[in-house]
Amino acid sequence: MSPARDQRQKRRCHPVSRGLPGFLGRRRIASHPCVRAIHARRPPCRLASGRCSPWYSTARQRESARWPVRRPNQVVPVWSVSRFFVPEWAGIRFRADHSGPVAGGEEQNDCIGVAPTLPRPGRGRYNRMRMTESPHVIIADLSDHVDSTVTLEGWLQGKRSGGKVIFLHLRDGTGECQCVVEAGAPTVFEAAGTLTQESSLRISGAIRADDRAPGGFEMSVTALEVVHIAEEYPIARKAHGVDFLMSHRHLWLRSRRPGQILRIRHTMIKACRDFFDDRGFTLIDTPILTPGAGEDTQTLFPVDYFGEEAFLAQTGQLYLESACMALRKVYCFGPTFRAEKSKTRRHLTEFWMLEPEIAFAELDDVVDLAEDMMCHIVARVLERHRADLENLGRELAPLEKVTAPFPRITYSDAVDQLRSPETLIFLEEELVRDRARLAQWMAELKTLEQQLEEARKPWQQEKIRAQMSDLTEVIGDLERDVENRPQHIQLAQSFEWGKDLGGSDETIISRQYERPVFVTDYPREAKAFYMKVSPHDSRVVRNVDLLAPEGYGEIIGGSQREDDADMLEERIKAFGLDPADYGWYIDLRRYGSVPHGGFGLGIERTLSWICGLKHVRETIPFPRLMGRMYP
RNA sequence: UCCGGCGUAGCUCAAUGGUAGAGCGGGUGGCUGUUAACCACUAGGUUGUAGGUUCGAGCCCUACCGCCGGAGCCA
Repeated sequence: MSPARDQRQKRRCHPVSRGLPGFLGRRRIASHPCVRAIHARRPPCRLASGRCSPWYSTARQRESARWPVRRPNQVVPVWSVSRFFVPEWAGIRFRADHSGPVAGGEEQNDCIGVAPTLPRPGRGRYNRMRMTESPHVIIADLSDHVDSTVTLEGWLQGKRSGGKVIFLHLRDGTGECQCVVEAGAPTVFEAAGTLTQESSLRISGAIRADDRAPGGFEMSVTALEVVHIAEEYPIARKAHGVDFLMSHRHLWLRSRRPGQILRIRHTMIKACRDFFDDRGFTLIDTPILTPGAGEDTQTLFPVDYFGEEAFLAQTGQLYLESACMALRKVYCFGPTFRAEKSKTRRHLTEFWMLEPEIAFAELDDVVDLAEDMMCHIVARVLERHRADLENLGRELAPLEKVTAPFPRITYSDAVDQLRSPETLIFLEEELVRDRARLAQWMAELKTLEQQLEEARKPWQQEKIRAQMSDLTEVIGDLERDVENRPQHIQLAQSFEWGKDLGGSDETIISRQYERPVFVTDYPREAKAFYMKVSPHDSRVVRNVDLLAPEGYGEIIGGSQREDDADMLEERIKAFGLDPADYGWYIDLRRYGSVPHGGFGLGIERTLSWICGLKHVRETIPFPRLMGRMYP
């Protein structure tokens, strides 16, 4: 490309930033309905009725608009606006006779080339947002742009080439799109050939529906701008070990699976917050740095606080109780820190917890709240992420059963159940079923072995080996499980009232129900000092745990709190703590004490269950585990 | 803290105590419809570290380091 032509293009692309009259009219640009509609392209807008282009939806939402902005490639009647008031990156071109703008790029190919270096960082928004003449769209909205020419921005996920054709697999954070470059356009073809995995680019061309393309749409590329050529990318398009991937978590996030999980995480958290916001709760941010309260400091992370010892918060609950006496219904949502030396698939040292707390409430109210909330978030995730869940290999049927009412049993019921002959029969039958399943999987493994022998191509063998190693792992898990089962059954049958429920006991109980199950009224010794001693049975406290189905264990822990000052003080002493450390907390029971309670929901464990994951570390962008702080 | 498993090429994994290999990824060349494309060629190694046994150790023994899983504890 000649320097002179390059200059001409710059001029065409940046009319505003170069100080032309449009720049002076910036405010007018911003308020112009036409431009507001254009701005609306980020973030993408979707109407509840389905996918729609931001261009289109904005116009529809403003029915009385005097400035209807329709789809690209349509002539838009705009009269009293000067050509300089609309930035050209918006994709709106003006007719030479100033009769009005023409949306969309009719002359697509005259402004695009291969940028030899990174784009110069610009000062204004018009400089930063470039600048090709076709409208910039996101892949998620492609179905609205079939047969029109658009520009996509993204990263190269993969590349395949025939001699005279290159397939670029583009990812833009909203979806994936195959882009076809043909040798007919030599500059673009050559540039496409240099692209490495994860190189960033802007790419323009016509969108076509094509059954051969993954996702159903593909782009016939007419222009390509290389933003950055990536160095050799460590995460190849093949199976990797989890440890390797975790060490490259900062890059792994770009892959499909982490992306899906993190989007579900977002939906779930938003659903939680919407749930409480819609019910009149106030968000209270509780402190993360907390004084050493004489509590068991073994599971707390110490911090040097100007020479004094402080700790990272394990819960916001005590502070939340204070706020709940002020605002009645409150919740907090934030990170909590536990220095437990647990290296299991259910543990993180830093995880996120959602804790509501309500005044004038007894245990039943807390349980009702938890039940409503769980139904709400599971329904929301199912509504928005069916495809994602299926891609993750999650069976949907168990999630669809998550509807109120959940079974509610007391700890004593649970103990009886664990020891009952019915449970023994149930467990033994289950053991038989699992053994059968094991045999079935072994047979599958045999089949795969045969396929491996028959497979000629090395990569097919590789694929089959990967499947086999997956299956071997699953079989190993089940084998261990089946092996331990008799011991678990033994443990359950000889369970003594008074102990806390162990992991295997929880699993046994939750397996007997299709829905999450509430277990209430645990022995007081097994639970925290702040839980209210039951008025009906002084051996137990008014607490509740929610056990997720399918063996995922406890995802909610909550209680009605002790509201009597003397009783609370007594309990603090009984736990070997110093009431002086809890002065302000006991105060809450001195000034208008009311029955109140709440619970804590572990975001990662819940998400792990909803997504059907084996390990919680996949549910958080950058997991903190015992022995892992990087990246 | 305790118990078990694993450390081999950038990645995933092979290799009876006897010449360290394959696939993917990288590089070069070929191919106009690929779906983790394919075909050919090519570069790539102090087998986690330190000792020991042996004519000979990736393989056996000891210690250490790292990772994974489980128990306890927890959401």
